[in-house]
This record gives sequence, C-alpha cells and structure tokens, in this order.
Amino acid sequence: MFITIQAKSQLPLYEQVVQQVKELVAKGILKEGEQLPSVRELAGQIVLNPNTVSKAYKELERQGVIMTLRGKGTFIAESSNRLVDPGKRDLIKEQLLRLVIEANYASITKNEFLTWVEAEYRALEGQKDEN
Amino acid sequence: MFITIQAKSQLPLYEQVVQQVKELVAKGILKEGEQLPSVRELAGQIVLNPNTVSKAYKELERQGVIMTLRGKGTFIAESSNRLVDPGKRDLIKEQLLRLVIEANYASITKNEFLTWVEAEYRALEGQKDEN
Amino acid sequence: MFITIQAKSQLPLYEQVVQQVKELVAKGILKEGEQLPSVRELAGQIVLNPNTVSKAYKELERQGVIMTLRGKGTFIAESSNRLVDPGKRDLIKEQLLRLVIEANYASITKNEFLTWVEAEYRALEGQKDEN
Amino acid sequence: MFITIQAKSQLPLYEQVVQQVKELVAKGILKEGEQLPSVRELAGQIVLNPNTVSKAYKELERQGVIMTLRGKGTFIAESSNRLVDPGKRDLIKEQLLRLVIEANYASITKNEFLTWVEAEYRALEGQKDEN
DNA sequence: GTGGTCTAGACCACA
DNA sequence: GTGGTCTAGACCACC
Repeated sequence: MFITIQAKSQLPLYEQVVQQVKELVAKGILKEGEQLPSVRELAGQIVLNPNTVSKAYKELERQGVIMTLRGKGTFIAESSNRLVDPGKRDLIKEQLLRLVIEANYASITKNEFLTWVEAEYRALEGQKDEN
Repeated sequence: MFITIQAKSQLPLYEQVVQQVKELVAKGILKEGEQLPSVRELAGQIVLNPNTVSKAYKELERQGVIMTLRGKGTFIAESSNRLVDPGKRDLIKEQLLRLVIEANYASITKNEFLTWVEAEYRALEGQKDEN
Repeated sequence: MFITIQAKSQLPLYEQVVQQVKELVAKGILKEGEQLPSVRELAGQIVLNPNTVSKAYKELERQGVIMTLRGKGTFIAESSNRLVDPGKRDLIKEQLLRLVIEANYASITKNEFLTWVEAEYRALEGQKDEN
Repeated sequence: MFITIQAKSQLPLYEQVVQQVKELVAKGILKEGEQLPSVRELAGQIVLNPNTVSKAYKELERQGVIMTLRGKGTFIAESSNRLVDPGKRDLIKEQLLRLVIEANYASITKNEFLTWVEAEYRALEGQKDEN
C-alpha cells in the first residue's frame, strides 16, 4: 500500500488515509476482493496511531469502499456496494465553486484549470475498466 | 450585501463570510473602494456574533481583499494589493484531485464536471471589467 | 507645511501629524517662534477632520513642542520648554529591540540597519544648530 | 518558556507574546522542531485568557515561525518556512525614522543609539549557529 | 459611529 | 490531551 501521510497538511490524518485508499481503488491499483493490511500493520508502516487508521477504515467501510470480515480481515468491497451520501453532488458543486474562486484569486486561468481537471480524470480512466 | 450563512455546513461560519465576500468581489458585485457594512451591522443582518464577522474581516484584510480605515470603516481594496499565499497553487491542485476522485465516486462524468467548471468561470468573467 | 497623511497606515492620523511636525522641527524646517497654520486651515490642506488636527496640536502642546497664545495662534515653542516623558529612554530602547528583531526576520543585516540609522541622524544634524 | 507580560504596555497582550516568542527563536533559545507549551498551559503560566494566547499562536503560525500539528501541539517551524510580509522593509525603515526622531527629542546621541543597535544585534548573533 | 482587544465559558474534531 | 470555533459581553482608541 503506497500511502504517504503529511503531518503538516490541514487535512486530518485519518482523512488522508481515506482519500488515498479511495484514489488507489479508483485508479484500479487496489482491486475488488483484494485484502488490505490490518489496522496495526498499516499503522506501523505509515507511522500513525492505530486509532487513527481504525477511524479511516471505519469511514471507508461506511462508504462501502471496503468491508471487514470478522476474523478474516479487511477487503476491497464490490463497487456495487458503494454508498453515495445524499446531496453529495450539490456538495461537490459547491466545493468546486469555492475552488474556482480561489483559483481565480491565485491567477490560475480557466484553461490551466481545465487542463488539470482533464489530466486528473485521465489518470483515473486509464485503468478503470471495472468501475 | 447578499450573504447567507448555513449553520449546518462543515465550513466555519467566518470562512463562509470570507468565501462569499471574495465571490462577490470576484464577480464585480463589490467594487474597489466600496464600503462594506460595519462589523456590527453585518453581524445583525446575518445573525452572527460580531466577533465572528470581525474574524472574517481580519482574514479578508490579511489577504488584501479589503482594507480598514481606523474609525471610518471597511472598504474593498485595490486588486493590486491582493496577497496570494505561497504554495496556494499546489494546494488548489491537491484539492482539485480530491474533488475529482469524489466526483468519480459520485458518478459525475468528466464532461459534466468540465461543464460545471466552465459555467463557474464564465460567471466570474461576465462582469469583471475593472478587475 | 509639508505634511502628508496616509489613510492606510496603522499609525493613527493624529499621530502622523504629531510625528511630522516633530520631524520638521527637528530638521530645523520649522523654527522657534514660527507660526503654525490654524487647526481649520491645516485640516483643510491635508483633508482631515478638524477634531483630528486639534488632537494632534494638543499632544504637541503637551510635549512642549508648540504653544498656543489665545487669540493669536499657535507657534513653535522654545526647545527649552520641551517635555520628555519619564521612562522615554527605556521605552525607546524597548522599541528598538523589537525593531531589530523584526529587521532580523526580514533579513536586514546589521550593517544595513546601521547605515539607515546613520542616514537618518545625518538628515537631522544637517540643519540642527539650535537644538 | 520565559515570557513575561506587562499589562500596562501599550502593546496588545497577544502581540507581546508574539514578539517574545520571535525573540526567543531569533536568539536560538527555542530551536526548530521544539514543542511550545500548549495554549492552555502557557495561558496558565502567564495568566492570560487561552483565547489571547491562541491568537498569538495563530499569528506566529501565519508568519511561519511556528506550526501546529492537529491534536499534537505546537512546534517551532523550520526557518525556511518563514514568511516576510511584502513592504516589511519599508515599514521597518519608517518606524526607524520615527524612533530616531523620538530618540533625538529624548537627547539620545547618535553614538548612544548606534551602540544600542550593535548590542542588540550581537545578542541575536551570539547563539545563532543553526539558523 | 468605527474596528481592536480581552475575558469567560462552551462545544467540537482530532490524535 | 491538543487546537479551532463560536458566543456574550465588556472596554478602549480613533474619527
């Protein structure tokens, strides 16, 4: 699992784990049914408090991205089990508005911004056959 | 001043004020030199504690979006005085990556996402003659 | 009277007037016995509320830099009448310490700082025969 | 942490904290990575409201002097992260001019003033090996 | 009237 | 435990 944590980021540590697992799944690097390292194992690898990793796993499970089989371990769930929070679309649109305004203040042009979006979607689509 | 606060949002109240003022300025609805409502006045309008509004104004001043004249009030600053925090571009790119992944999980297609970006940039450019 | 006011400065407007009059006196541009413009006159020139100018004159009078002759006007006082607040030396030393630390954080070298001091003292000494 | 607050000073309490932390860092007494006392702890020590200390820490963080790790505490930042506000040099020069004029009125000679500057710069350079 | 500072005390998310 | 946010209410300097 290639997860890197930045202690200084404003994003909570457990959220960083959540985001990166979701990114790895979206890119097809982690595939359905694949087993994740245990909480303690991952906590050791990325030097985090196990409670923090546990919180990340709980959130991932809530979203239906992973599932825990008691006594067996944690696995990537089937994509059909994913949960999309109601109002998520609106929330994303709202956050996008904020981001565009901030980009505008940072003198980032529309074209530059669009290029970024394209690049990031392309990174996802490359290996995304099963999503 | 058309500012609306959503108590339920995860975004801090003072940040909501900051964002909305920046949006109004970016859209040209608030113009350079224009006076903002006083801290107490705005606090009354949007039903917030004056300290919270004050915090928002302080942050806006730090970013060079507004300026305060002692004893006189608060005004929209010249755009040349704007301050962009170092590393802001990278931060935006990072947040955009997160947003694209979330959009992907919410089944928002690339085209849809791009359309949103275009629309929001257009809303900014529409009235931005003097900025 | 060559006085310029910067509305944006954090220094109070009346203090700016006080400082600049003291500077003009220290440089010998305003000489003992010379008459100052009236409060209203000066307020008109530098576009300030007369109350603000009045406050500046009161402070200058308190420090013994100027004196008011009722019905006649306001004049530069004799230097022997000047008042130095007790503890002023310590206060200046303290402020200098703050300034040196700030200079240090702004990457201003000792030599650069010393050069500035020399230059500013020289500007005062040039015409200062009667101080 | 040797911080002392003077209630009578014209300088705001939180600014006194900011200045003194910057002084301790500049003198090398507080080193990179070192942990600062918690907001509540320092507030208790110097008998201030935690909010006031928090405000000081926020300002120090804004200047890149310290950094906070969520849930962990506050630490001295790497000196490479320091932020110098634009126009800071000019501001310092301006304040220096004011100080020199005040010194002049307080009968402080150029040599005396220069000696003070030298002494204070020396106090900074003495222990600054790793900055 | 304006904004700036400070206190007191509450609640919350994060680790 | 940590810092972050918010409210309520007070006092002050400046204009």
